[in-house]
Order: sequence, then C-alpha cells, then structure tokens
Amino acid sequence: MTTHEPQRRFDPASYEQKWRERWEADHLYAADDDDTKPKRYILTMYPYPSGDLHIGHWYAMTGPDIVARMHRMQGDNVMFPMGFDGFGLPAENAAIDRGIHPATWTSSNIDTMRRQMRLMSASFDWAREVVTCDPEYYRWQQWLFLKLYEAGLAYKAMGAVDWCPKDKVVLAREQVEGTERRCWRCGTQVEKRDLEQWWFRITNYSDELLNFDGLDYPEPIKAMQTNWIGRSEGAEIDFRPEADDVEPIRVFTTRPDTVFGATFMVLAPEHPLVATLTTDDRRADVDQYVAAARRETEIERMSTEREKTGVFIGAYAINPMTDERIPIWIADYVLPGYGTGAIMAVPAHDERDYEFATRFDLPIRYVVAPASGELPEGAALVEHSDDEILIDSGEFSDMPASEAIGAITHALEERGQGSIAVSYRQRDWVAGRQRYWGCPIPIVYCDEHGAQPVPDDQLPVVLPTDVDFASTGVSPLQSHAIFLNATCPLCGGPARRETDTMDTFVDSSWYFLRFCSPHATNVAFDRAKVDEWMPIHLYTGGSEHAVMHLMYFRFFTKALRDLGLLGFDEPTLRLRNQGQILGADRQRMSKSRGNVQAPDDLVSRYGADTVRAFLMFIGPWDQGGPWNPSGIDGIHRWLGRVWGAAEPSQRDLARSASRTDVPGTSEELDRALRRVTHSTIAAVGDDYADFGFNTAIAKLMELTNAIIRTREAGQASGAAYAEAVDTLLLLLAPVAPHIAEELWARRGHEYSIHRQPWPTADPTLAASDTIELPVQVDGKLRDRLVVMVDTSTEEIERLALASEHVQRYLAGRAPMRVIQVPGKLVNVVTPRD
RNA sequence: GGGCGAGUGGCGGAACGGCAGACGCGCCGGCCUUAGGAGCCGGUGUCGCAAGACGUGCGAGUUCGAAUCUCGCCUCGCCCA
Repeated sequence: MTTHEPQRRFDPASYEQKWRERWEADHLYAADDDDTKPKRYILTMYPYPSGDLHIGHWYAMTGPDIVARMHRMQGDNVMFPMGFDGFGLPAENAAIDRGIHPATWTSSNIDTMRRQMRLMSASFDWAREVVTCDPEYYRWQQWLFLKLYEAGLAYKAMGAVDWCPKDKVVLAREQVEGTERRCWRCGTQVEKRDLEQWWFRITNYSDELLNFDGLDYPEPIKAMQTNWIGRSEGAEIDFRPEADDVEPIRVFTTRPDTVFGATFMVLAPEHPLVATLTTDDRRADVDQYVAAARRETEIERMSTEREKTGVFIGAYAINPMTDERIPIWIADYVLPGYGTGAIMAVPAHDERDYEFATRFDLPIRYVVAPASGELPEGAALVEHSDDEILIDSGEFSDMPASEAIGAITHALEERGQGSIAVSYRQRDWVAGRQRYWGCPIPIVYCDEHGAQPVPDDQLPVVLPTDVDFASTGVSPLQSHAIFLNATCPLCGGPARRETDTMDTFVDSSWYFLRFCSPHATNVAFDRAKVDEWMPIHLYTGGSEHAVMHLMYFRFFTKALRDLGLLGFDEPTLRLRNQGQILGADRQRMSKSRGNVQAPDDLVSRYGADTVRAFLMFIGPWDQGGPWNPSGIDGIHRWLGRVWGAAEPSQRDLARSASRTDVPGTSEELDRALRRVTHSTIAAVGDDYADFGFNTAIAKLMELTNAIIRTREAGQASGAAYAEAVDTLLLLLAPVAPHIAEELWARRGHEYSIHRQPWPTADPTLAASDTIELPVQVDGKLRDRLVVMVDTSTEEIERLALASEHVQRYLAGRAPMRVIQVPGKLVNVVTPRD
C-alpha cells in the first residue's frame, strides 16, 4: 500500500467532471465527413433557449443519446448535432418587460443551457452548433425564402387570419389550439382578422404529405397530420339562381348522391353573391343579420349547441337535378373560409341542415334509405350502411348510394353543372410575424415596382440592434428609419423595407440541413454533404409538434427538392416521440406554474449518470409521466453495486470468502454467469435500438446481480467474471458514460470505452442446457419440470403425466389431449364432463 | 359527438396468445454500525395456519390456454369537431 492508492469508493463527483473535460478536449463525438464508416444522422429537436434546461429536456435528449452512443460503438459514423432555436417572442417580451435586449437575453440563455447540457454529457458534436438568430444562419434562410418566392411557393395575399391580441401577431392555423382557439404560446383567445399576409403554399403538397409510405412514424402523428390535412372527395355543383345574369352558386359536397334531397341553399353571410341576390324587401333583415354574424367568433358559429339562426334572402336557385326552385338563405353556421362558403342543404341527411329546416319549416326529403326501407322519424338519417340505396331520386332511384356518387356527378358534369372535386381542410401556412425578434423577410416595396426581392449580394438583411421597444407591442422595426429606408433593386429609387419577420417555425424547417455543413459561408448547405448524411436516420422530439414543425419540415424538404436543391423527399425516415415529463402536480412543467424541476441539484447530489439512468428507468420512453424522484436512490445504489462489481472493496471480498450458501461447482457458476452475460448482450442491444431503455436497464441490473452473486460464491478471479464485468461496462456506457469510462480505465483498458466495439453475443453461450417447463392442467399451472433442452416430447409428456400434482387433477381419468409448446410449456387437457 | 391511446400489487412498471407482477421504489424482519436519508441478508398480489382458492377497469366471446385477440360498457389522457 502506498499513499497513491486510488480512491476506491463510489464517488461520482470525483471523476465525472474529469471525463467530461477529457472527452471534450478529444472531440470524442465529432462526426467526420470524410470518415468512411457508414454514416448515421441522429437528431433530437433543438430547444428554444428559454434559459433553463429542465428535467424534461434531459429525458428527451438522453434517449436518442443512448441510441447514438450505441451506434457509434457498433461502428457507425454518427452525427448527433445540437443547436438553438434562437428567435422567438419570449426574448422580445423580456426586452419589453425588463429592458434587456433580445440578443443579450438569448445569448446569455444559450450560454446557460449549453453549460447545463454539457453537464448531462449527451454526446453532441458541438462543433456543428447552429444558432438560428445568428446572421450567418438567417442569411441563408432569407436566400431560401427568395427561392420559394421566385417559385411562387411564398406569396403575399389578403386572407382571414388568426390574430393573437396579446402577442400582437398573426398565427398559422396550426398554431391555434383547441376548441377555445387559443394562441399556442400565450394561451390568449385569438381573433379573426382580414390582413394582407405572407404565406407558404403548403397546400400544393397536401396530397404528398398524406403519403407516409416507407416512413417509420408513430401512428398518432400520421393520424394527426392526415386529419389536419382533411382531404375529402366529392363534387362541386353549380346551382343557377333564378334571377338572370347572376353567376351560379358553387357548392362543395362529399355527398353528391343526395342532391335530389337539396331543398334549400345556405350561403355564408360573407358570401360575395349575397348582396346581388338579396331582394329589396329582404335587404333590411339581411343586412342586419350579416352585421351580427361578423361580430361573432368562428367558434360561436360552429357550435352545435346553440339554436340555428338565419334569414331568407328572397332569391331562389334551381336544383340541377330536380329543376325545382329552392330558397336561398344565409346562416352563420356556414363559414366563408370553408369549402366554397355555400352549401346545398340536404336536411334529411345532415344534422345541422335538419335542425335548420325544422326551425324554419323548410321541406325535408329523404333520398337515401337503408335496404330495409326504415326511415327515422324526427331526425336526419346520417348513419351509413353498405347496402343503402337511393330513393325518390328520379332515374337514380334504387341505385346503391356508393354507385350513385359517381353516376350523379357524371350526370351533372354532362349538364356543365358539376365535376369531381377534392377539398382539403388544410390552409396555406401564414409565414410572416409582426414582431422584431425573427428573421427579416427580404423584400422591399417600391412605389413604382411593388414588392421586390432583395438581391443576393445584399443579404443578409440584418436586424438592427439599436431599437426601442414600445410597450404597445408594435414591432420596433416599423419605426426604425434606417431599416425601413431601402432602395428598389429595379429602378434604384426609394423603397420601403418589409417589417414582418418570419415565423420561427421557418427556422426549424431547414436547420437539419444546415447541420450537414454548419459553417458553409457561400451556400445554405453543401449539397454533397447533405446527400451523404440525409435523410435523418432517427429524429426524436415531442408529439405536440405533430401538425406544426413535423409537417412544416416535410413541406420544406419537398419544396426544396422541387427547386432542385435536394435529392430526396422526406427529412427523416424514422421518428420517435418521447412522452412528456409532467410536474409533480401532473401539469405541464412551466416556469409560470412553478413546477419546473431543474436537474442541477440532483446532479450535484447523485451525479449525472444516476440522473440519466433514473430518467430512462422510470417507464417506457414514449410515455413520460409525472415527475417523482422517489426511486432515484435505487438507481444510485445499482451504480454503486456496478462499482463494487468492478472495484470490490476489502469488505466485499471478505464477505465473499465467507459465503458458502451459493450452490454449484466453479465450472457451473462460470457457465451460468457467461449465459447471463451473453443473453444480456443480445437483449440490451435490441432494447436500446427499440427505445426500451427501462427494460434494458432492468436487464443490466440483473447482470449486475448475477456478477455479485458469482463473486460471493468465491468466483471473482476467473475469465468469465472479467468478461461479465467488462461486458456490463460496455453495455452500460451509453446510459452512464462517466462511471463506465472510469471503471474501464481502472480495469486497465484502453481509453475510451466509448470507442470500443460493441460486444457481440455468442448464442451458444447464451443458451441454457436445461429448461424449466411449466406444466398446466386445463390451462392452470400445476407443476414445473426441469429437463434437458433436447428431451423428446414423448419423454416430456411421460414426465408431465407422472407428476403427482397432475395426477391429482386428472383424478384417475386419462387425459383427453396433451399440448406441448416446445421449450415453453405442457398443458394437460382433461376430458370434459 | 368523432378519431386515437391507456387502465396490471401500496407506487413506477415487466410479460412473441403460453409460469401475471421481471427490474426497481416503498414497507416488514434480521445483521452490521457511535450514528444514518449508508451497506448487507431475507420477506412482501389478495384471502388462508396450511393444502389451496382468487386475481390484470366491468361484462360477454374466441381458444387446450387471454393482461394480450373480438364485441359491448365504464373511467382517464391526447387530437379533432
């Protein structure tokens, strides 16, 4: 013993920091573009720099980190980059509330979060860090915007948009949440406004976005995107007004087969034909109703709870199939932005139309019936059956409804009054935001030449830093004379600069491309490198982005492909969503609720490894759950036992020598340990790859227990023991990188464990030579047999029937049959009484 | 109202249609310790002294066998109206 004897106690604080610094100095996790190993791009959604990294971030990021680390050990060239979603409203609000400049606020938050992330020891390649509010980044975003603009995929137009009165900003439809229609960031109820806005033509891609072939996405995400896009097939039908010289009223319907039942029409009060069609005697009522409807919110109008309202406008249209004149009404339940803003009302087969018809005493005509002929009384028939047929529909009567859809659409087409049509719920993406802290839209307005793109050589349009934040919430860009003052690229005359900035979801729509060549100065991304790395092999993040980021980044990829900038169709082939870690109060963690759990205290008490492993152990990764730190001691104790397995203390060894109760010869004990070792290798690798971190850790615990049991039986010196400990450390390395590295070094192995090859399982060693077979009688467990694996089924049946427990239940009868599942069980079936 | 998902010990959770409750927490008993929010050993679904019986939200069904598959219902969560 010398005074230099190393610390043998399990004390994470004594080595975690040391290894973090060494790994960083060695660039252990750098992805080398020129490395010839198979490239694997693993990405987790970069965070918004809110200023603190909470336990939820650790939870979200540790999962993909484990997978990245395993793939690195398995011989892949892994790129696992990280960056920051630097633009956004909270920075601007901090500026307004506290007088801190958004740039200062953001960069100091990024510093804090970067430090906190390093504590976590996720294997990020920090050399590739991207920060979206850096002009080096948004310069290329402006360039991409202009490419989309030239291609007509970004455009400016009037439109009814959702406006958040608190943030004083427009929102995309996707960013308005719930029935209450609240702003996704601040929760304020939004308003509808007609404004001239920048849009992205995402609806050009609606059909393609519905195609998930070859994509390994969670089913709920596919369902949410599919529902959001809301494709419905049907027909557009033109109804001619009775009045001359008025254009036809076009409606969209998914049920053109019910046109014989259209007994009136309803237009949205905002419909452009309302003014022309209204007769003089009805004008006063109509004007009054239109004005009232305008004051209502969309949610009020769509409510199915309240009684239907509406007014007759005095005009009639002709039903193109029955040639009957049917009255035209306006009602607020028909929305101007949905379909064509007008409907053919078929009260017999639509609940809202039925309600309206009963209220205003309009005719109800059933035109579809089940084959049984039963029609409801006092209700609309909307239930569908496979055998429903048309009734009271002229030449189409008795035709199956499914057939009539096509036939009637065709008949309308021949009259020039209809055609097959597809309608989508999805709207274009509102791209501009009336706020300062975002990427400026690179457009100037010339009195002479209108909107003009800023030429390439003038990019980036840099956000000015010398701005005054008014408490009114109006963007300071609107009063910044130097910024506003621009030159028309066409005529050189004076022009005014666009003051809208881009939605921050634009920033995250291409950041994954930038990671492939993060420092490129002359291109947005290096095509050759993108082709090598993309698509992302594994993307992880929260499912709350289902119809926002996760749809936008697919759209961008497809749009850039069509611009010739990319050679693939989808940003990622595989997506996984982590569950949410809720506060102890089962609410979402947020500063305002005061339920945020910071990992820092836990890390200083237990070390980063324990916190990582604990988070991965609490349950299935995609499930999440309320934060409850009870149980973390169990993980800490386990890592302590791992330590004891590799670095046994004098006390451990003394106890081992005294144990005599563990049975078996030393060969048998060695074989048993190797069996556990090799079956664990196979199981843990599969679990990690499949995001089964909780079960992987459980198996590592079992291996640890097996190792300690073996040592206590006095078998700590053999090759099987050393193999088991080394394997445990290698399998543990992705979850608990520090302790694995420390013990690896103490065992005299080569640095770094994170560069060692992943262990391979030997199936012959993993296999057992005996098995325990449960024996059931009529499906109920009655006995167990221990037999050699190669025992014949005849022998097993003989042994099972010989069992006294089985005999008792057979009660002297002969078994009716005996079912054997090889290697699994025996079931003796008794005769039925 | 529609769509999707989930319901298993005191708790977190395991379980290709085949031994329900792996692994851990907590708890109980013991050992060790000046001490312990440390360590170690044993026990722990429920009822029962036991043999055993009963047990995966409720009710049916399929099957030799169901936590797992099917149908109906209840509760909770998410998304959409």
